[in-house]
Amino acid sequence: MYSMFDLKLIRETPGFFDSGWKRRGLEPQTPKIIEMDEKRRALLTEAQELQSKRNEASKQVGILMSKGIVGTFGGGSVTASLMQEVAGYKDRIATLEEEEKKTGDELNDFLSRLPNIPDETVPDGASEKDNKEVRKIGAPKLLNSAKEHFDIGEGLGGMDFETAAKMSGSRFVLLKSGVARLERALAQFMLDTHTQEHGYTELSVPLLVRDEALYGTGQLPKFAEDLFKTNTGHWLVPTSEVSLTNTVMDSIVDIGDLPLRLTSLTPCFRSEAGAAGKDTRGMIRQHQFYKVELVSITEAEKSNDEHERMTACAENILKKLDLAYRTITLCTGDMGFSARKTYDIEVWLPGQSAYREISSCSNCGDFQARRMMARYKKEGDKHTKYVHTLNGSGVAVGRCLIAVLENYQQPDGSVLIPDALKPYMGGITKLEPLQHA
RNA sequence: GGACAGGUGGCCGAGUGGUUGAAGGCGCUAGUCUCGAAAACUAGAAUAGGUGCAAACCUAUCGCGAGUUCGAAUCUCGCCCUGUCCGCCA
Repeated sequence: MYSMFDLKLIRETPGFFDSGWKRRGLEPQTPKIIEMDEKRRALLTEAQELQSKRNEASKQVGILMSKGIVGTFGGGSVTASLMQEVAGYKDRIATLEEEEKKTGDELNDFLSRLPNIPDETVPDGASEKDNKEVRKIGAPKLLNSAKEHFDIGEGLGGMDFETAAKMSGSRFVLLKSGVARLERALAQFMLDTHTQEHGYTELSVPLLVRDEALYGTGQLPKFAEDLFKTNTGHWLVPTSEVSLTNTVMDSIVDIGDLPLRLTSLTPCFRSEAGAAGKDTRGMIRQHQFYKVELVSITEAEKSNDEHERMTACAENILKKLDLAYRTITLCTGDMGFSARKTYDIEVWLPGQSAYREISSCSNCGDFQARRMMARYKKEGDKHTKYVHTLNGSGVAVGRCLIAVLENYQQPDGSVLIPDALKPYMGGITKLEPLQHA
């Protein structure tokens, strides 16, 4: 409890935390934290002193009674007076404990809404404009009269927004025949690559999770409005990062099992509250989309290396598909709540003449591990340590489908199948447009 | 959904109102032995928090939360979870 940030460390080096939060645009938080923490500890100490007295007296009662010296109330015996002494502490202890708990809950709630401290290598900045490009791979395709994915998809008779809207409203799509198959092929290709070449273990995971899980990965308590909730109190996962990372919830992982590298293909559900009017056309921003997720659980000292490795695994998917992309480091103002450092991979979309996000790889450090009590113990070490958690898209299937359609579109409206996907397409090498009369 | 049975330390498992943080085993750490290892033996070791320079001491924790009691792992109530059987079902 009260562990989502190291309170001892906050007490000792409040400046470190405040400057970290300042880089995220927050006011100094430690004065309030320290005030609540001090109040709580004072109450705790007082309660513990009384408890100690109570326990001592109770123990004496036990000793006396075991010797057969049973006291009678009001009789003035030693036992009876001890019993009364203990009873006298009761109310006072209860009051103190109640206040201590209340203060602790307040502190806990306050802390649970504060974002992770950015890594020192993360560039400062207020918005995406301040993100820093790390590398640019492949030449962006410049096509004459390049079409956007929804025009291509509809031209192929494989993408139907209208029908999807009838049953589900906006931000849903219905894929058909060759395009549906292409989506499936992409997902299989990604999973196979990560499991067979990158050493990830494939998991098939729950998509409905409880509060605790989302609290652990950081979506709750602050971002409930971005999520869908069922009438049973479950939440639909916005990414299988939630399910994969929470596999180590409340556990002490055997160090020999680290690093854990997990992957899964799942639908992701997002309410997209606050994104009204953004990317309304096409399937860039949907309430439901498939994503292959990568999660790594590592020792504290190894998460930075793992972050680079994971990003390379995600990039490898795009390389194999021969898609141009660039990798950027998100600045402090653009990073997610739980992240210490994030690389975004943006794929080139000829139809939009722009790079668009297709993957986001984050090192969360011990931020999520503290929230979900995920630890490991090193041989010889006295204390357990929090694991480090990382997550990344490897990659977003829906957006990758868009990228393939736009990059492999032909002037006649057909779409070639990338070599890497051919083994998954059952002999189909090209998607042909509908013939209009 | 109905009926039972359970949830104890890193793991397994005993305990069923009183000096119990909790037997025993496995695993772990150190030592003895050994050329070395294994085995055996000896010792140590739960987690979190608080006070303290430290040694150390104190408090809490036996699924979670209330309650009974001078005192709860143990009794009562509620909740959550797991297992088994029945019903339903992809």
